[in-house]
Amino acid sequence: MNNITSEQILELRRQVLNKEFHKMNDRQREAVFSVNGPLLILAGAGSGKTTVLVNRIANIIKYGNAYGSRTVPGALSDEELSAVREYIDHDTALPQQVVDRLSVDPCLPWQILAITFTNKAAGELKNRLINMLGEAGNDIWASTFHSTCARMLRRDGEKLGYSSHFTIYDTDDSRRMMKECQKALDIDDKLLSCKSILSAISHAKDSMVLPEEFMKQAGSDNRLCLIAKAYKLYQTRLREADAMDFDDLICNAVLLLEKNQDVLDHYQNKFHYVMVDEYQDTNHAQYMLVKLLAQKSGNLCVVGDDDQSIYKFRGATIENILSFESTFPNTKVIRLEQNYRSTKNILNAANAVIENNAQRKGKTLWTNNKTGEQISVHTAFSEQDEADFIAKKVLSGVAEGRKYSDYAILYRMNSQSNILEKIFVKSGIPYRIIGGQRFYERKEIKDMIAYLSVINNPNDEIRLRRIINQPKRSIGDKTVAQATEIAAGLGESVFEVIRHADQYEPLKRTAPKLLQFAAIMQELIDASNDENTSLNELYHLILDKTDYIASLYTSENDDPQDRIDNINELASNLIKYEEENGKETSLAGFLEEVSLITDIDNFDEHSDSVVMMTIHSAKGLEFPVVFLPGFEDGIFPGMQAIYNPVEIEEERRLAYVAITRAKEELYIVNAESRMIFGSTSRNKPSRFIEEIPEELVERSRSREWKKPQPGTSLPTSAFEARAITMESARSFGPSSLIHSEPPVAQFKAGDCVSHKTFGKGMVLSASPMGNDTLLEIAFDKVGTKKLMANFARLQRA
DNA sequence: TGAGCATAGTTTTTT
DNA sequence: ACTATGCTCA
Repeated sequence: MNNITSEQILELRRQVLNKEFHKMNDRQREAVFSVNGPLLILAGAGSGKTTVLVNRIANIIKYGNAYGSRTVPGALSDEELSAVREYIDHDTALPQQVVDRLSVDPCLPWQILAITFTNKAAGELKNRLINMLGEAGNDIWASTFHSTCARMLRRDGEKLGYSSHFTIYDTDDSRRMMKECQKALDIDDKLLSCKSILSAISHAKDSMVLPEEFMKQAGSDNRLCLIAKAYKLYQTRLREADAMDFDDLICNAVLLLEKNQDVLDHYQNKFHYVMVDEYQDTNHAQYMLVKLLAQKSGNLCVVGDDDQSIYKFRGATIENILSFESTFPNTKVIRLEQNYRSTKNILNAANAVIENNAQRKGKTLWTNNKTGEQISVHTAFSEQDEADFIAKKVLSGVAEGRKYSDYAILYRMNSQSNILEKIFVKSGIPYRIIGGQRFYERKEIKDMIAYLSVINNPNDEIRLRRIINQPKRSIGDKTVAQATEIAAGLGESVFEVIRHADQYEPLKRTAPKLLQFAAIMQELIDASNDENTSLNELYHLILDKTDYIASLYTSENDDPQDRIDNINELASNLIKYEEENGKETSLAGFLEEVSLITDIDNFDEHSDSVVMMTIHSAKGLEFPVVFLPGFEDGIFPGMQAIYNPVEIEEERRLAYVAITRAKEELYIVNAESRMIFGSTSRNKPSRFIEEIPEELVERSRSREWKKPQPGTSLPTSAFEARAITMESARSFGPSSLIHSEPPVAQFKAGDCVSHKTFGKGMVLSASPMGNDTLLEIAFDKVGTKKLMANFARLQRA
């Protein structure tokens, strides 16, 4: 034995920990070592918050709260001591046994809960944890709010009256359900739309207001009373259908914990540490959930950036993060202000813009990165010209060695993608659009999911209705309404009624059709219960029995091939799911995964194409070059925000998010006039542009207004491939990647050419543009023209 | 029951 | 401009 003091051992331990996490900056390391008690990490854009989260979890699992602890580890043997010194001085591996020695109150992987908002973020977290901790990383609960809650509710939902295989309704299902309720309550959709009712309900659920409470709060307000009634009926119907909507997942999970001490105990004892990412986006219900789970251990760490709160319209309350310190006494606050992503210019611009907001914690990002280019503010004369400008910048950038995937175009609203898409197709620039029409929102996909859902849960009335006449089976609304009524009268499920349709007088006429449908469904249900039928086989059985694909040919006048492709795509998703989950597969499991999935999850960053998406979807992503089109008052900030200071702040945060996505170059573009909602309007440049200090900006504008001329603009005629290309870019998965062939440079500067109408001339410059080459040619007779090589039919001269 | 026409409303949407 | 929705009529 050696004779080092316990003080020295504590010091050694600190050195080991500093060494282990040496890659991080001081602030980050402080966050990693602040293990116990409430912790608020204010993490600016690009400040490495995921890294901090991952390392903090790793630290907790390996060393517990060793860094700050005064607990003296037992004496170290000489051997262990030298291992420690070797590690500190020479970076040799530290044996597990020594790690264990140095740790204080470490915890097991499954005692840690890390909650994110997106599947993508959860997946990334999980991946990085597994990279760092090996298989142990797998046991950490790292998942989204919704799937965490779903998991809890599958386990104990019975206590609230749900079965373990309840269905999760998406917005479309909810809407159908609400329409039903409106009908039953005789609420005219024109006076009170299902949309507004649902949004009121959603807000109620976000703030944990149950139907009874809502009714009370409504008082004598007529409108609110109607909504309260609809809310109540809607919940009853959901319960009957054994279904929950997205908000219910959170809300019910909270109720479950509040009402069942044993369940609460279970989770409070299980989770020693709770961490929440993107805390600025949480709503009240989510706050409740987190609070309940972390109450006992007190070890709650939230990470967020109040400046990036852009989901108020969905119920996120920025107050959660602003008041965290007062809600959780003795909170430690750590600011991560060093940015590793952007150039100084970009960061300074972002800082300058966000400074105009009053409601914020206050934080100034800085960076050691280089100053970089000035920010380009370009004024185009139309939205056409704006798209042209962007396409040209991309092409010239690619000609100089950038990849297409270095570029992102972020806009305020999805409709802005249309012109960009057209121009990009014309110029042969490969691109992908994220968002807009989503894969799982396509009609045919929703139909197939509905079939699977009904097989999984025949009580799922909304989805049963969706497919009962899809493909057409001559079962109309009237019949369905009858059956529903009978079912309600008998207290049975609609499916039961349909199955015995011949026994009910009102259904006599359509009974054969109903029975036939029920028989098909029964057959499919039997097949799904059969161990030997794989999900993929079941899926094909559905297509087979329902003749769904054939029905596409007859019922649709547009090309059904797209839809068939989508159906096949879903089949491959099923197969993928089966492969990934081995023997753990179940129909319910697949449906759960599907119901919680979104498009952004499928954003494949390895494909070489320009990516376009809304600023909202871009949160959390980064790109070397970012274009921000439509920076105009009325678009960004939007019309409705202009006279509302609170809304303006939200829009400004959105602008902040947009600017901070850029790593190296940032182009802000506005157009003097643009077509919007069918009419042309002239918008002032966005006020956010004026908020960027002039010295950071380099302004440019397109030449004076002229009708775009062939030769100066990109070719206007459509290529054959256009429709196909546009469609496949919109679709889904890696199969939709477009690779354009490298441009063939037929002509180079200095070549002498002759043109049919312009006569002889000399090529001044040749710049590749997608599939084509833009040539600048000095003609002897007509002066200098710009022409596309493929277009101009030039002859060598 | 389904086709065809008129009408309204179009911000964002991690789940 | 565009499209999703609802309503009417055959």
